[in-house]
Amino acid sequence: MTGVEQIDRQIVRLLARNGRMSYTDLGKETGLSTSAVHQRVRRLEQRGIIKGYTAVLDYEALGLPLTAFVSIKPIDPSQPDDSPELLVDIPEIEACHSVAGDENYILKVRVASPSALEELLARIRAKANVSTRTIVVLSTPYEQRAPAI
Amino acid sequence: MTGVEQIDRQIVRLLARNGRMSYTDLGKETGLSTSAVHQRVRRLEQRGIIKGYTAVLDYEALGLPLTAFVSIKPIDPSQPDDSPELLVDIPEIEACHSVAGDENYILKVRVASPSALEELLARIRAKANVSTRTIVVLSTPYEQRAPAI
DNA sequence: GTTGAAAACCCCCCGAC
DNA sequence: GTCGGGGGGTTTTCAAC
Repeated sequence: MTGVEQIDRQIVRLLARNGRMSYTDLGKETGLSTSAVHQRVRRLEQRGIIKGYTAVLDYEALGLPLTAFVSIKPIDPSQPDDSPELLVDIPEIEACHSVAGDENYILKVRVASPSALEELLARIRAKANVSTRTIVVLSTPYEQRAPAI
Repeated sequence: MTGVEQIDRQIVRLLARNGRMSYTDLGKETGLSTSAVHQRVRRLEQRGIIKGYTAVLDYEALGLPLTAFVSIKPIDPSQPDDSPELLVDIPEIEACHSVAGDENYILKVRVASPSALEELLARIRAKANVSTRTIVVLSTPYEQRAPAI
């Protein structure tokens, strides 16, 4: 994997801020022609540097007002931990990070209510044979900000 | 805030999976005309349910291979905690969540190296007058998955 | 709220530099 | 790697149902 040059970084930054920006506008911002920008974006996509595009959502309005971070640890530490595979089909789990520290994984989950969280935690424990530690998010001042590149 | 109906939820789900999907394709998926889909998307944007669109990036390829969760707590708990405002101009901070529990906020940060993380933590402590606790991410099996709606 | 059509715009490919 | 052009598709608006 070779480096990503300055102009590509600018394109990436612009697309992180507005994933639907047109190639025409990207060209105006970067000083390149539409074709040149288009080709660069396609190469960024092919190289996997841009993995895709997504809508940024208001989860509260969508009926999932409760976010939490769930740290998990196997009940039986002698067994291999396949939690990511075991939990991948639980749609309430938005993200799964393997982490250093006392616990193996940190999950970010979104649910409709405290009771839905309770039920989800039971499901996670049962499926992956883990203990859970949960930190409830009260509010989110900011999220999904553009990268420092 | 009124409810979001079924067809709107489907549109949101599709745009979460592919933020650049055309209105034509959205119409084919939902069984609506292009115009009807377009109008619904615009209303979802105006209502703030769709806050925007963003590119999903490979941070490793972009030179930010190290992700961490940084929990922060004021040195002086008697003072009001304005950490989000104090830290908002630090671009390495991708997200800031106010949380229940022993600490006040959880930050998600992306940096180039361990030494860059060390320097960032010093900057966070100095700017917000907080103590920090850091959990380093080793790998991310999945992230930014489509919501369970 | 949905439809269908029309016009402007953009995407996308191609050849040339 | 970048530029410019052209055909085809898409976005966007609008009147009508």
